[in-house]
Amino acid sequence: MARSSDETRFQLQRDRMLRAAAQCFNLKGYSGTSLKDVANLLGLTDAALYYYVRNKEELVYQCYLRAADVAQEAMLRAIDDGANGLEQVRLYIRYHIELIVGETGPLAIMSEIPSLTPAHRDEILQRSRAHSKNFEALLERGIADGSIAPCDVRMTGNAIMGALNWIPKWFHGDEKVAARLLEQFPTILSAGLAVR
Amino acid sequence: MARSSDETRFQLQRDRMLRAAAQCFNLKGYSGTSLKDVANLLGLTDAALYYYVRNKEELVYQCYLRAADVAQEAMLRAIDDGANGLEQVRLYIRYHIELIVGETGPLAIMSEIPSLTPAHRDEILQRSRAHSKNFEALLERGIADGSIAPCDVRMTGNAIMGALNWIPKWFHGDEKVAARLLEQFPTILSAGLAVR
DNA sequence: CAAAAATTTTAATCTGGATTAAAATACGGC
DNA sequence: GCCGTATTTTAATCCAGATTAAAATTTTTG
Repeated sequence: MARSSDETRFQLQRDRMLRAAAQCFNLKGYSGTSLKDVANLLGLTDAALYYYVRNKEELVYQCYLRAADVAQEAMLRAIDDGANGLEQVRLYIRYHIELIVGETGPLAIMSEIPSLTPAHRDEILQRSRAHSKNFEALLERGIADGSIAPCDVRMTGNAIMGALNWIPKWFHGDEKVAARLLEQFPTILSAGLAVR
Repeated sequence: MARSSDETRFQLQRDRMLRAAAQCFNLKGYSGTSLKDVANLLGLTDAALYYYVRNKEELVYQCYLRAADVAQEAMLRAIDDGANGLEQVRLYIRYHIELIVGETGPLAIMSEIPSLTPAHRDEILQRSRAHSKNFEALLERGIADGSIAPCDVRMTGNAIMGALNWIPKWFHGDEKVAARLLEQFPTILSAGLAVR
């Protein structure tokens, strides 16, 4: 067993699988996509996927986990790079979209959490809520530092995150659209936040 | 056969069914919800649903059709009631949310169009696109009449509609939240549009 | 190159859930 | 209360797709 190089190979394939799965799930939903759909996208047989994952439920779970990791990374970078709340919000939106439309994508949108195992569901829900809280914290920071006008951070967060979460529903890899998305969305979604 | 009264009864039950189905679909997705899930919510047996619909696919189709009708109604009322583009946009958002959280709701979010029959898919896609175009037209009207600052109407439309479409994912009938949603969202989503 | 480990396929099984037909019940009109 | 229609249930059938075990193939290592 070749230590690090084998692990890399395994992990690479596994990652390809998760991206393929995310693409299918975003298109036809969890139960709507068969393992065969995912396998075909990889040029494999459905049974082969079981080498990488215990069962279908775990496949979604891993997809959601991956999406959560990536979103969190965007959040951390935004907090690092932004000078004030408003900038951090805008950067988070940008980084998040970059990850969706870029190499890491497609990311699974967490739209069928109820289908998960109780344990997995709890974990994903917790991370999801934590992420929302973090985003709301950015808004509050902005209000505190004067870069964002006072607002209902909960609802504002829901609105912005909703617009972001919906992207995979209509974006399907077109480069032109990706560029436009990246250029427009951060501005559009943060335009209403700034103090007048 | 009692003419109009029986038809009413039938249609009432049918409508209850569509709302129950929409609720299930929004929660667990199309393939993720069994007909039994929907039937249980109505206190019926799964087989009973076949009295109202030919098969499961038609159930989704009807749900989507209903959602399209309702959204269109919101659009028409907004166009009637708004004095300029910006007002019409704001009113559309408000009316749309009123319908989602009110008596007519829950409405199915059209997130699994690929699962439909080709014929049904085409019809729903066409209506969906038409609706998007109508919304973009509101934005253009606003830009023309000076109430909305120039912007990429396509992307702006995607952002706003995304935020709206995502609502059923996190709103689950809480009255308090409904009120807050109704009060905040129209403002939040149109805050960035007005000319400075 | 040969052996061992890693990866994938083949070929079954198993199951949930869609679908259907026939039977049972509810319900309005008379 | 009785009849005919509307609605629902019961009791099968049927199938796609998940899952598994064993065999085949590919890759890695020495």
